[in-house]
Amino acid sequence: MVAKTKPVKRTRDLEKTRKEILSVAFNEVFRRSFQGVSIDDIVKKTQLTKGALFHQFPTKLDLGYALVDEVIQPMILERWIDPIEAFENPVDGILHQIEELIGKADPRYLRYGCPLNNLMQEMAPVDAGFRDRLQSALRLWISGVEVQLRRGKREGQIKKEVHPKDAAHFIVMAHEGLYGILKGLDDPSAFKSMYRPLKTYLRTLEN
Amino acid sequence: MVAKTKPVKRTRDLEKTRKEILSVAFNEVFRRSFQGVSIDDIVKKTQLTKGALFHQFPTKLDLGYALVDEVIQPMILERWIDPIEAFENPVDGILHQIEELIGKADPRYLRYGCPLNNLMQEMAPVDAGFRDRLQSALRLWISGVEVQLRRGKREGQIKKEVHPKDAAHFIVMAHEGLYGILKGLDDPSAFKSMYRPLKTYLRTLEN
DNA sequence: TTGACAACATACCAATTGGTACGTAACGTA
DNA sequence: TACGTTACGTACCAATTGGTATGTTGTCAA
Repeated sequence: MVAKTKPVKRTRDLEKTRKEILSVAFNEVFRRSFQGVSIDDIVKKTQLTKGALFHQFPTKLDLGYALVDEVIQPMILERWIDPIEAFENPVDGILHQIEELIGKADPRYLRYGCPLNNLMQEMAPVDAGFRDRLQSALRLWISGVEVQLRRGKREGQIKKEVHPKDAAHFIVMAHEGLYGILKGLDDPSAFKSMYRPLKTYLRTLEN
Repeated sequence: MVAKTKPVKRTRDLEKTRKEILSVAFNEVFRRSFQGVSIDDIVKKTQLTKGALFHQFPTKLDLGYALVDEVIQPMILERWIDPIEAFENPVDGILHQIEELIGKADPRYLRYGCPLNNLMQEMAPVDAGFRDRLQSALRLWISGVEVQLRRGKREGQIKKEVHPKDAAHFIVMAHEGLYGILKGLDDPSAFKSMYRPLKTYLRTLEN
């Protein structure tokens, strides 16, 4: 017998329950992919029931969309864009964040890859709603990096010849590539192998 | 009424049938992911029935494993490793293949990403059998590039200071990153944005 | 205090899932 | 040409899927 601790929910807070569902759904989808997770799986890991979930999200797809808009997109800003502003030299910021968030990350966590990349590779060709939302999240990331590089140019940290748009695309590409290879490889030394050439490249952008 | 052209199969050729199933399964999985495709979906697109499929592949997972071993792995060799040998300078070969197979590829095809990367991002954390096979396919790719870079060093095309293992990791990472971003972005100019910096980096490896 | 509405819980459902049991017939061998 | 093997076809199945219809009860305005 499994301990059934379901009817404990007494308080009724729409936003709080929404966040609880999104939190559980994010973790499950992060670990087992969107199509690999069922609504029942998510409900089981919650203190709620199916009724609560479908009250907030009319369909499973709507839940997936909310995952992109309300969890993943803010996470990109918080982890990869905003922290860079604190660095005088954006390249320093980018390298620092990669070291902190990927290099020093728990391998058990890294095995699940990048939340954005996971959903993008799985759902972009399958569903247009996902495609649009994942696309704008990705564009947000790229343009955020581009803005930081422009600032670096303006303030003299980055070379005049650098093409911010190209470099931003390449940098985000490297992030997703890093996550992807580390996910598939299960090799602790792989990060350094990829980080060294990436660092070399990024340093060529500096004055 | 849908035209039912099922009982046309008269010849009995185990290997031929296997290849037909693998071919259909590869295309379906490539377009809609492994978990997004059902056995019935695959059977429908075949001239065969469920009995034939389960005669060859005891489970759906076995079919997926065969996809990695018998379709994707040979494809990596054929597209990304073997062609490079024809070039005196491996960097020329790598750039040429990227231009041909990604730069000049039909956007409608690119939207489905990289077959290896797709399965890796989706199935590596979910199933150990997938993880092992995808890992060896990825290692094959990386070590194949590494071998070519070593040859380039030996024959004087590549700088002495280049670390072949690091560079090989970085190059394959860039491939998967390229595929991944192009899949999510749906922007024709994105390839050039990423290709230019990648080319710049690769040229720094040359003498 | 009360009533009404919204935030949940419960009990269901048709369709789809991977898989199986068993039948049939094409093929090599004797 | 008879025969056994096995490559396939057919008909089914229990479990799971996303989703719904209908309760029940917390919460807040009046």
